[in-house]
Amino acid sequence: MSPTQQARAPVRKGRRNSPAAPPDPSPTDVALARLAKALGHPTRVTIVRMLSAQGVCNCGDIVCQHPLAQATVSQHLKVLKDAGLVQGEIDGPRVCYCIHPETVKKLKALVGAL
Amino acid sequence: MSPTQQARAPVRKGRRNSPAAPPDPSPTDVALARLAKALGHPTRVTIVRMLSAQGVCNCGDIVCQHPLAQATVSQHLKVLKDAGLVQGEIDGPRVCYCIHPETVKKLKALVGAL
DNA sequence: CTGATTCATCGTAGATTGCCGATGAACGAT
DNA sequence: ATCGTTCATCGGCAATCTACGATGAATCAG
Repeated sequence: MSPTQQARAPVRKGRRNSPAAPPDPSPTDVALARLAKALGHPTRVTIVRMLSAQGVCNCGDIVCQHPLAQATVSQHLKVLKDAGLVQGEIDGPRVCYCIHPETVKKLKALVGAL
Repeated sequence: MSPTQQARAPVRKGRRNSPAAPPDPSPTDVALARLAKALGHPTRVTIVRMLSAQGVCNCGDIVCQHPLAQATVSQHLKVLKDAGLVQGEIDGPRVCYCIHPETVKKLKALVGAL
């Protein structure tokens, strides 16, 4: 297409005046990216799968299943929790983690729609 | 302190002698993490969805749809290509990108199995 | 109350990511 | 052969991620 009008957008970067504005990642895309990013580490995938299989685990159980320090596992759990993929419930001195089914369902729907 | 016996695993970090060894992210988990990581950015999700909807796009088309520099879009495409989610075919002076259906299928299966 | 256990958070070092402009390589057209 | 177009790659900078030890908060047992 020869751009007979609008002289020549120099690099079309600032997307200032394009007649058809670039969509800018839709909320749906942002949501999927967010969930995918949370799953974007092998340890976190393993944790999710483990919770999916066993239903409920406390943090110590999860640490035992990984060659990582407790602080590191706790960080990964925080990432998964912030993304809404897992939820933690305080149970005495420990914390019981389990899958957040709705979010996982949403993830499956978003990926399925690709 | 006699280090002859293991007295008490200090932090259970090195996972040295646990009777049931920690699984260490399975290949399946690594594969899913890899794909998820590639999708872990809104721009890349948008690109995948765009290719999914339009079938084939060249790089310029994709750049026009985003408020990003050409170099940046090219980088994102490289990430998606390295993950196997898209494939590019040279067509004269341009490159036609399209979805790699098998990999997307695999992704759906892996996510569905969560 | 004291001490032990469990987990989250802080601070930090090193690697990776995201973005850009600039440059290079490949191709079609003149 | 030379030019313009299209895309990939390089170099660099700021921000984020991953991992760790150390420390703090909460709870239970004695």
